[in-house]
Amino acid sequence: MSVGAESIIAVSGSELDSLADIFKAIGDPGRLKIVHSLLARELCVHELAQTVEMTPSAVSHQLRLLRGLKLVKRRRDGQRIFYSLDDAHISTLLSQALLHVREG
Amino acid sequence: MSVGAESIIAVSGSELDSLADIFKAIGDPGRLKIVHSLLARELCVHELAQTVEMTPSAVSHQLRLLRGLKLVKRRRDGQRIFYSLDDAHISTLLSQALLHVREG
DNA sequence: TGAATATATGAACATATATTCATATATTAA
DNA sequence: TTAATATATGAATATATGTTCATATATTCA
Repeated sequence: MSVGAESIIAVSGSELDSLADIFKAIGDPGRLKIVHSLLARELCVHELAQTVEMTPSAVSHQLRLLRGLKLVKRRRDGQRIFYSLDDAHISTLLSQALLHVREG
Repeated sequence: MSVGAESIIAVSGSELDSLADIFKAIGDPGRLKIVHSLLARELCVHELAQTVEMTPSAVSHQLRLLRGLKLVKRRRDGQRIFYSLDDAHISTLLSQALLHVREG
């Protein structure tokens, strides 16, 4: 699904604030690593902690924030809780930003 | 120009850090308002300050940061300095995030 | 039940950061 | 040159925030 550039012009103040919340969320290196790790497949907290080299506690704190913004969702499987992306647009977001980094 | 979702999987650590810098930049409400204001047309510092309801000094500080990330560029016209977006991908970034906000 | 594992959470702390204020620089006009 | 306008910048401050640590909750297995 694509959006014309003109539609971004008409954005309410509260929508802008919501957008800022999302960008701020993936603007933290740790949280961005978490989100990036979940692009490939769902991961439990323990796996995420190892992958992004953070303590399980720190990961859990950040997952809570990401979940509050509905960027990730979770499902329990026994003792473990698996997290996955809850947003079809995130990979596009990352891809577009990557273009800026690589072309700039 | 579009990018397949798979290409975002292979991203180096330093690229992820650069991505985080970009998202953090537009993750601040004030800076996001600035960027959003520049979607329509170029604006001088004075106009931007009025538009986003910040002091010229605060706007100048944030423009400096945005310019460092090559998200905006500037040109002098007499006493005034006009700022404009220096990134073709930003409107796409904002549009995709807006989809999340509106669909979620 | 009790132990072990996995995850969550509140408080505290250390760091990062956005704004303000004072001041500096640059351009234009008188 | 002098005054006025526009923008930039450094220092200081107040606030926000990511991590750590201790602890709590939940599930599984012996």
